Amino acid sequence: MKTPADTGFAFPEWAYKPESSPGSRQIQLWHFILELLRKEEYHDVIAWQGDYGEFVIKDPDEVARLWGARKCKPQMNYDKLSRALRYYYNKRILHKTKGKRFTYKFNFSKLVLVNYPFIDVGSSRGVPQSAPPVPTGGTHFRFPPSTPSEVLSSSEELRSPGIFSNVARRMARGSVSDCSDGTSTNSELEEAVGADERGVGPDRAFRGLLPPRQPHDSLFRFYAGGPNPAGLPRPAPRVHTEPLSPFPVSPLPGPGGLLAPTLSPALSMTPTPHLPYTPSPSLSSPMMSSHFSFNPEDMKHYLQAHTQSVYNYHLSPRAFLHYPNIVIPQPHRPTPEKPPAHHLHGPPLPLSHSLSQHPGSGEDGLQHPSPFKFKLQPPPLGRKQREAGSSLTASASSSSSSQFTRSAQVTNPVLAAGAPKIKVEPISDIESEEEVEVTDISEDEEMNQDEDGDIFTPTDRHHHHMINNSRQANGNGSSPSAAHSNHCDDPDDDEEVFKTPATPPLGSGSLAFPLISLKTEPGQAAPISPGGTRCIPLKLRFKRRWSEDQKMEADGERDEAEDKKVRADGEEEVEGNRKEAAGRGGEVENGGGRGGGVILGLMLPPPPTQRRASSELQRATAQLSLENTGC
DNA sequence: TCCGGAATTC
DNA sequence: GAATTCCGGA
Repeated sequence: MKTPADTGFAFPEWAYKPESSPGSRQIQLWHFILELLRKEEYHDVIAWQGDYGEFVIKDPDEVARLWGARKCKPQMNYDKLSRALRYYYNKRILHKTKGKRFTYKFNFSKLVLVNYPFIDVGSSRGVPQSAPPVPTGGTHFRFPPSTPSEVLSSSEELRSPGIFSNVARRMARGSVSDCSDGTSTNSELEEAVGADERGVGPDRAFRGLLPPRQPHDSLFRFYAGGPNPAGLPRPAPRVHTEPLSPFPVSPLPGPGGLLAPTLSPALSMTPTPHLPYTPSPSLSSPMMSSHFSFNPEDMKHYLQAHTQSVYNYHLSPRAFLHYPNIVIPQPHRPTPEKPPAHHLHGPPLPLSHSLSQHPGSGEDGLQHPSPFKFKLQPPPLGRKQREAGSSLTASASSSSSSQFTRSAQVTNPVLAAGAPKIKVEPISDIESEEEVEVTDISEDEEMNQDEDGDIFTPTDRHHHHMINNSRQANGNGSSPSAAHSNHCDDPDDDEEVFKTPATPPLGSGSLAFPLISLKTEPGQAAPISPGGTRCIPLKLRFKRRWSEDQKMEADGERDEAEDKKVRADGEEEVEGNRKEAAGRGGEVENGGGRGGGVILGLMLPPPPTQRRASSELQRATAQLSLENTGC
């Protein structure tokens, strides 16, 4: 079974395209549909219905007419419109609710509404009357960064609340204004939307656009574990994760409840190598905090710690390299695959991550033609491709693996030789299989099989699943095309899922592991730093990290104390989780269906330690929330 | 009704 | 790239 987080939120490319934002001249159909769904005046035409994310087109002709009007396609009809909708199947944006005519369902689990930063998913405010019943849990989505690239264009922004909030505001506004100034002719809808949104303000613009997920008003925030270099409380960037995940994400409902972003290890959250190297949580331990040196021992410990943390959290090693001081409240999702972890120093989000790639100076469009680093997993193989036969799959797999190997070689020949069973690949669709009325389960499974068969040894597979936790059986991430998206500076980077070796080698071998984890593409020696410097030498990264730690320590002894406390709690937990994970790693694979054991797992209350840590995080978050109230 | 291939348009 | 258009098939 896969949970959105586990499988990694595949942040579809389309979800980040500002030009596709509602109201924009290039509005996409799904945006349009969401707009309609949001407007009460259209509830007779289209409305939420049934399951979460499911909607029914009550008046196909009218919807088509509206769509045609919006696109200046007077000839538009439902047949054509539905064709467009069908294309979304492969993109995993939508799927058909079988048996219910004119009924479709959004794959919100993967729908990262970057273009709908204002959607307040969890809020009861602005909830469409027709909003379908929603599963418990979920997240309260509130005014997250508009786009990955804008939210945090660099690690600097991560530390600048003012900048961040301004950016967010600006983006929010822009998104909305686009709507009104859209060139779209005669858009009655647009008019309505524009007026509406202008009136309420950006942070409310799309609230209620989507069905509510849960009653509580928790915010997605990252708990900044320490003061920033400037001595300012590190702002908790508002990040959105999977606003509409059908999965209960947190057992801590209620205002003030800290909703941990449902980070997916497998997710695109893994920071790209473009950021400065930063140590994993464990590296912040006393041992490393102030006496780090480049001597072999320290290096070893450093890397070991990092590696360990990676394994503990099932996160991509890269995920911890860049935001050592950000403590990400973990969602309390006692899922078998992915034990909740606390005191994680992980990347805020794919967003920030992506941002980091656009350092103020490094506007190099070369590296990222698109400001958006996150891309949706490749669509499931089409019929054609499937028919193409195993040859295709095989080649794809081999391609993928070979690519990985080359990558490994680049970073660390030793590891490459050691054949770490780490596979870097595009994230798979983590769409909640639970929503699966999806039409392509079988094919997904097929793909998964192919992938595993070709790339992983049984042991690897085990871990693969355990770690990625269900890149869902539906792992379309293994599609051939996906396999090719691993580029050091490629936006697709974020799709990668890290597969870790069966056993975390803590010996000398582990030293290399983190390095390998740094995604590097053949031909590209190293990651790119925020400053646009490619592939900073590990040593340099350590050094930077070191300097940063020093600075931060000086700035915030107090915060650190708090942080440590949380960390301590988290560590206990991690240990427990590890055992737990070890015990269940195998059951992940077949848990794809709704109501699977995994789902049950999701419902389980968090362990006591989790709650402790959570309360800590909650306090911290609450404080941060207050500080950022003005944003 | 729904699906999805293919060609075409923007 | 994202539809739009057309169309045969289920």
